[in-house]
Amino acid sequence: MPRTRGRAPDGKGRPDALSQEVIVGAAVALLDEHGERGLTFRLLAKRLDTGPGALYWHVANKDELVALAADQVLGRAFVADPHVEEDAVAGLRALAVAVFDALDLHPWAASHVTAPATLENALRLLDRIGTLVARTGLPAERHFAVSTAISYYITGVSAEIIAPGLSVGTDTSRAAFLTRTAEHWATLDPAEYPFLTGTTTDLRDHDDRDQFTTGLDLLLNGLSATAVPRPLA
Amino acid sequence: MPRTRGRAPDGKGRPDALSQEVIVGAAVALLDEHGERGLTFRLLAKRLDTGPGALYWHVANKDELVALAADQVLGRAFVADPHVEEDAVAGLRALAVAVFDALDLHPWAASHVTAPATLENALRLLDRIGTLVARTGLPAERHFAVSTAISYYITGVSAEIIAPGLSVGTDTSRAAFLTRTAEHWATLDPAEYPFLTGTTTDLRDHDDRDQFTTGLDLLLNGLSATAVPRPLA
DNA sequence: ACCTGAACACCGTTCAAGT
DNA sequence: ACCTGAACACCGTTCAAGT
Repeated sequence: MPRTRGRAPDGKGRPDALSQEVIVGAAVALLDEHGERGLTFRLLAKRLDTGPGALYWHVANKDELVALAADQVLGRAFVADPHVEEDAVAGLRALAVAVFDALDLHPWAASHVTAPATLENALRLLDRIGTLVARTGLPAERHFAVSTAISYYITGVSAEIIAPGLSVGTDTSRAAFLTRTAEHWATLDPAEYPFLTGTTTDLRDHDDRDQFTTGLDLLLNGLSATAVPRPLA
Repeated sequence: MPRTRGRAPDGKGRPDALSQEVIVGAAVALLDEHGERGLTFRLLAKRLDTGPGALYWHVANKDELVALAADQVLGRAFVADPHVEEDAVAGLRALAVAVFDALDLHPWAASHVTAPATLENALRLLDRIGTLVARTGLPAERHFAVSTAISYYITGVSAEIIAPGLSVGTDTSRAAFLTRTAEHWATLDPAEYPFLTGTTTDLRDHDDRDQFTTGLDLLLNGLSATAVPRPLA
C-alpha cells in the first residue's frame, strides 16, 4: 500500500524521477489527447519511461488518478479568476464562469469534480464560494445550504453541458451532435412533444456558455431576491 | 450491425425470447446490485440464459445499454409526478423532485441522463419542462434557454448529489462518506479555508434532498422574479 | 432474423524480484 | 524507498457458424 505524495523533502533524486505531480500531469495530457478510455497505465508508463507497476507507488488506482487530474484542471480556474471583487454576487458569477471555462477546455474532467470536496482545488472552490456567500447579507444559517447549492450548480451543470454523454466518439463534434439532435426532434410527433418540435432551431443555434450563465443568473437572481441587504456597520 | 428494437410486431416467438426491453430490464437489476462496473455482458448473458454475443443484436454496445437503462429509470419519475398542476412553477418543482427521487433510488443512473435529450424519457422530461415554462408568462424568446437551464439543473445537480464520486467502493455509505469528509475539513487550516473549517457540522447534518430543493427554489425564485405575469386573454 | 460461444485484443492491478 | 515487468483475472466486442 504505497502512500507517498511526491518528491522527498530534500528535493534530490534523479531529475526524471517519478512523483505524483509528474504522473498526474502526464495523465492530463493523455486525457486531453485520447479521453478517459484512452488513458491507460501501460501507455502512461511508456510515456514516463517506466513500467505500469511503478505508477501504483504514487497513485492508488485509476479512479484516484483521474480525480487528481480533474482537480489539477479545476485549479486552472483560479488563475483566471480576478478574485478582487466589489460585489459578492458579481464575484460568484465570475468564479463560476472561470470554472466553466477551465473545464470546457478539458471535457473529460467536468464529471470528475466532486461536490463535497476532498481534493485541494475543489476545497478551495467551495471555500471561496462560501466566503462570497457570507458577504451577500444572507442569514448565517443559510450560508452552507446556499453555498453548496451554487457549488452543485457549477460542477453539475458544467459536467452536463460539457460532457458528451453517450458520445458516439470524440470524432463527432458538439455542433454536429446538436444538429443531429435537432433533426431528431423535428421528426417527433408534435402532439406528443409540443415543446421540442417547436424549438429545434433554438437547439441548433444556442451557445453552451450562454446556457450555463442563463441558469447561473437565474440562481443568483433568486439569491438576491431573498437576500437581506447587509446593514451598515 | 444489428438494428432491431424489440419483439416482432406479431408478438409471437418464444416467450423467453430476447428483446431490447428485457435486456435493459435485466441490466437495471444488475446495475442496482453491482453498480456500473458490475454490469458485464457475460454476467448479463448468463442471467438471460444466452451468450454475450446475442446481446449485441439488440444493443449496440455497453454505453448504449447503460444509457437505455438510465432512461428507463428516469421514466419512473413520471409515474410519481401528479402532472395535474395548478401553478406552472409548482409543477416544475414537483417534476424536478420526482426526477431526483427516481434517480436517488438508482445512483448509477444519475450521471447517464443526458440533457440534450435523444432517448424517450429524457425527451419527455424536457418537453414537460418546456410546456410548463411556457405557462409562466415568460417571453417566448426565453422559453428555450430557461427550459434547458432547469433541465440542466435537474439532471446535473442530481448526478452530483447522488453519484458517489471517487467512491471508495459501494460498501461505504453516504453517511460515512460525509462524516469522513467533515473530519477532513476539520483538520484544514482555518486561515486558508475559513469557510469550510467553520461549517463541518452543517456538512455532517445536512440532507441531500433538501440540498437539491434549496438550489431548485433559488432557481425558481429567480424565474418568478423575472417573469412577467401572463396577461388575461 | 436471431442466437451461440470461442477467440481477439485489450484492460487494471498485483507482486516477487530487483536497486 | 522506489522501480521493474511478467503474470493474473478479468473485460468489451467480433464473427464464423449455426437454427
